[in-house]
Amino acid sequence: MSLPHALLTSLIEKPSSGSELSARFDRSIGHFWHASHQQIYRELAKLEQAGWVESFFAEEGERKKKTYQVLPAGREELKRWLSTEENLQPVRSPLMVRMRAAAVVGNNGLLYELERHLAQHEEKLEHYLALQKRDQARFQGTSTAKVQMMILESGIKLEYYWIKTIKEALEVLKEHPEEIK
Amino acid sequence: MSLPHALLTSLIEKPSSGSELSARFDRSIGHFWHASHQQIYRELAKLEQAGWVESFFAEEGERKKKTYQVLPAGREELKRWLSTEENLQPVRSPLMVRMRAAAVVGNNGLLYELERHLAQHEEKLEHYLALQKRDQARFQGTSTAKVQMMILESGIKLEYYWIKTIKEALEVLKEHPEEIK
DNA sequence: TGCACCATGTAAATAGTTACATGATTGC
DNA sequence: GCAATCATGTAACTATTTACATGGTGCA
Repeated sequence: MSLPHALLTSLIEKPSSGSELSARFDRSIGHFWHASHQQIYRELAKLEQAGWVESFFAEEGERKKKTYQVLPAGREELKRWLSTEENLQPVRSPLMVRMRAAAVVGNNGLLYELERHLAQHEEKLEHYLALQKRDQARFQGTSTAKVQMMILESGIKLEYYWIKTIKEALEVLKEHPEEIK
Repeated sequence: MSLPHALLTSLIEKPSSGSELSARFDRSIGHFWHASHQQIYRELAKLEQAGWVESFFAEEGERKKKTYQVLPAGREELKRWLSTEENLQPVRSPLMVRMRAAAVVGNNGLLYELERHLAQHEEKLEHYLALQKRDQARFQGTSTAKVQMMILESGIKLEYYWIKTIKEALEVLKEHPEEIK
């Protein structure tokens, strides 16, 4: 499970409250490990319990926000975790499962669903490309920045993969019967 | 959730017992939706309860096997499901999370873990390529076979993606400090 | 003053993993 | 006749999703 360590990473980058983390997750590390705000609040409480982070209420002026920051023990835990083994994440691709089903019973409206996913991946790609452009402009030349940009590029290539795959699937499935038997 | 429909698909392809399904899953549809044997047995019981499959005990000679086959209602359910909407599967990539962590605290042994994953993806690729070769030899020319081969090819390309991504990550991370701060 | 939205949660349901159990069969 | 393995599960735990709750703040 990567959530606690994804949160530690994000909090090292910048101490934050639950809601800030939740928002920030959606546009950074959450591209590789999604989490809902409910999960984040629960997990933050656990991290604090474990002594890996501490929290304080941010001063007046803004709404009251419970801000978390990583303690040395949390940083050590993150380092420890980096060298642990974890096998490949089992693949979970509902679209592929649907295509396999379509192979034996016919399309039955799957083309529309594929188009919808294609649009979602295209949107995601646009979003990533915009991030990349922004980051290149700000680029500091540090090793950390280089690694971060490499990760973003991997995300971009994954979207290209999906877009190409879905387009090819559409071509093949358009020739496939709407209904079998 | 795709598991019940993945099972229906697999059972339409060939009526099977739980253990056969479990074994077959590992070398076909399970490439896109993994399930343990425990999950499969539980889900088969639910499918039967729903009236989508029926079971009978296979005749003497072999070990006694509870064989399941899909009923017309199950086939209809599969068709119905194909036209339902389901949004993108949230991404879950522990390796990317680890790389992001490495960006801020240093490699700390991550290189070894990357090499290990690289080897696993290479093995998977070999396996898929062997399947592809076998299927091409048997190719029947049916529309169903075409769709199935297209799906396998998508799986192959995804492995190429990971192999390339991990190799690039290794290059960048080798230049990155082992430990930060 | 009341309505929308923000920040922080709790609760219940579902899905998936890990550990264990039981009887039957096959091979030595 | 005993060990290893197969086939079918059960149970407990963990992770994730979905639905709901509560108090505060800003603003029309």
